[in-house]
Amino acid sequence: MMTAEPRVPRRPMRSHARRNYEHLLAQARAAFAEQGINASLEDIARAAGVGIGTLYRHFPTRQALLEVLLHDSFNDLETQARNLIKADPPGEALASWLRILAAHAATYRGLAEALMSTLRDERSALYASCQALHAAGDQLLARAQEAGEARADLDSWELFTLANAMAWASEQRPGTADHTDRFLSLLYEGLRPGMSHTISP
Amino acid sequence: MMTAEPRVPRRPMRSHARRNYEHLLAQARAAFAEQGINASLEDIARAAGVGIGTLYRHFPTRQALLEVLLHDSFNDLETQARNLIKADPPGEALASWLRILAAHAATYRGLAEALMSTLRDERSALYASCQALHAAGDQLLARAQEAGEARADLDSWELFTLANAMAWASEQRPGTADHTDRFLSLLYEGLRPGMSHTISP
DNA sequence: CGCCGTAACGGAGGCTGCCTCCGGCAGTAT
DNA sequence: ATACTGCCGGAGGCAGCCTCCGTTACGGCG
Repeated sequence: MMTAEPRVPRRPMRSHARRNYEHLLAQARAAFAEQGINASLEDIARAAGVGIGTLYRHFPTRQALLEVLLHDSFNDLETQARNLIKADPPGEALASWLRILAAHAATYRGLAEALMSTLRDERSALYASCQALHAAGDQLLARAQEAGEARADLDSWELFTLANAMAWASEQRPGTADHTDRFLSLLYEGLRPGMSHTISP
Repeated sequence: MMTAEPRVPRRPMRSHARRNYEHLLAQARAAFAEQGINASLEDIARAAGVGIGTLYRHFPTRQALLEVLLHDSFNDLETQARNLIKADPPGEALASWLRILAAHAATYRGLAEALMSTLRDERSALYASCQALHAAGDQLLARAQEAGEARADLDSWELFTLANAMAWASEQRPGTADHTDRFLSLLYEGLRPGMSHTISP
């Protein structure tokens, strides 16, 4: 969650403020899950029983709100990336990373798009986190390439973009099961037959 | 039932109306090309020197406008699909179709998304055209699969979605060259090395 | 050539959503 | 008590979508 409070909270957020903050987060999470990342902020404020001004004070931009919502996931992702860098074989590690990345981007409808656009604006609230993911992919890719387990051309921007594109693709048929993994394996193995791990009997 | 219309029911559009219609189309094309498919309709009307009401009379929805703008391309696509169905080898024909489809979806920013959402709403102005593309892909895919030149699992919805996803991906880095073909070949050949046409020296 | 029916026009206005700004209230300290 | 200040809420300005309806003027007809 958030950082631990100081031993003697100079100015602990007043309890009421704290409660509003939590309510807002909860309602935002619900709304984003239901309607995607562009859900109305006024609706969220209303659902949290709070004025729109309060929402904007706590979260000056939609991205700031998103950043807090995803904070934990981002931490997880970083941890997993660190572990994968030591994992073998490198090609598998890369594949796992793609899967993890895409699954994350598929958390909310519209998130893949937001993450991509974040990479274009370094002043964005999410920029740092996004950049970190991108960088992690860079290392995993390089290692897989050295091991001859990933195409030698292929750069990390392409990789990141494709992972998000697969998340985007799986948003395109709502109501059914999550297709992200399926799309990823199509991407990873290519569209032609028999070129993959597949063992024909 | 009011006025019994003459033998010729559609009178030609009055000349001024015709001109407004053309102006609107031209400005819409320009705006969509520049700012993507969600450009402000009021701006387009203004640029065409016409009231917003006029725009809405000619094109009751944004999609109707889009449909007219894309009408010619859709015809081209159909023609090309028909030709490809007789082309050999079937795998190449399928690959060409993917390329054509994705290039089309990359015409305007946001178009890929719009085409996908169109497939979900059969009352949409673009539904028929979209469905036709989808169906054409179906045939090409089946033929390639029979020839053993495309994965046997893989359905035409996936194919259509992936083509659009590649167009989406190539929208994500504006200002640079068009990456659609690059992404398509990554998709087609897979991310691992040496499984493709690639000939190592 | 002038009249009139009606196709075509245009923009005001209602709605939704974004975001800012500021007057007011309520804990806290003196 | 009183003053301080963090916190609140929503009014209001802006932009975009779309509808509705009073007005304009085209062009066929007498």
